[in-house]
Amino acid sequence: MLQKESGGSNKAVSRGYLQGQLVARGVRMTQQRRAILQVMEGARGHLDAASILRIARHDHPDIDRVTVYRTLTLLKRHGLIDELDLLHLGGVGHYYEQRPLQQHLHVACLRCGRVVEIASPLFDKIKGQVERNLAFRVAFARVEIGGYCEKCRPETSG
Amino acid sequence: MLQKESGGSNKAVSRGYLQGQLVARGVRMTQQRRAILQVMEGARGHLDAASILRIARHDHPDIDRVTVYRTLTLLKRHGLIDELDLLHLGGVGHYYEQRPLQQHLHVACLRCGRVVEIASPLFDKIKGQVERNLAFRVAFARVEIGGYCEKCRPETSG
DNA sequence: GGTATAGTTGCAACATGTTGCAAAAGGAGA
DNA sequence: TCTCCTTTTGCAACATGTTGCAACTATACC
Repeated sequence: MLQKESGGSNKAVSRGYLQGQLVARGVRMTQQRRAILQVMEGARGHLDAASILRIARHDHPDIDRVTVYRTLTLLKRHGLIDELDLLHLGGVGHYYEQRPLQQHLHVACLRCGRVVEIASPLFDKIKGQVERNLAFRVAFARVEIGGYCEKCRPETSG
Repeated sequence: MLQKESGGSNKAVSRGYLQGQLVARGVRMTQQRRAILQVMEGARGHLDAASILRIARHDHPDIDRVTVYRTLTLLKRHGLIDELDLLHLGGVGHYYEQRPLQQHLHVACLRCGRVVEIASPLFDKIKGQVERNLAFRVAFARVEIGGYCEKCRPETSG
């Protein structure tokens, strides 16, 4: 279906997945949104709102914090991105990532702060269990695990 | 003044689980902390920081927001409470609950806001899988699921 | 291309959470 | 009970996220 990177080279602006999705759903496209979506598309890893703002301003210097937050809310509402806390390792902020095809869970080291993503069939199993047991329609799920990676494991065994 | 859950009736101050845990670990006990811990002990359901502050002020009117946040951080660090976002249904705030014996996951309805807790053996399975696959020592895990409960399920089937 | 209009933006103000620092209070020992 | 030392508190300032509102702009229609 929709490709993440468009192969076409005849257009100055390659629309990108997120922009395409929003337009297809009748969402109005503005300069500011284009700049923000571009950032989300090009990102690898997890971005916080301040970083998104900073990068988006390369394209559109007058853009405001508020617009970033509102665009992120829009994308969340359409299920196109996921919002993470990453267990608040870095303070109060949140992080955002384009929703992947394969849902994954986030494992964060409490000491070094590294975040690893892994997919697990148990993820879907939990969702299924909730749907059955609670007669609940699951829209999305978030699994975040905190602990210590191999390098950072505390020496104290007790 | 200080009994909230009167276990026995001959003592004015029943220490409560959280306070006992902290004292046992050599943490200094202050008037402010006592007031906050009392609130956490007596709470059913999930409290946000503002509510904790408001209730704690009944006992100790001069207590500050900052002290509430710092005490919550202390309790988190000792693994005595868990911090939840509940998917930010109610805005930016966080929610806190005493860490239960049986870990559970939180299922929140995106329309009516009701939060249901359920325990699942899959919860522990996921933790085990992470420990094995990533050589990771899991300290805690958080599973939050958003969707629609039976009553709030959207009519639109598409 | 021009116009109407509904959705979007930026600003200001607010709400929630964090940090630095001087003053105050808890707890140990005498 | 008094003193000393360390931890904790409250304040102020800052960082992050949300909301109300007037001005602006993307799109539909002509």
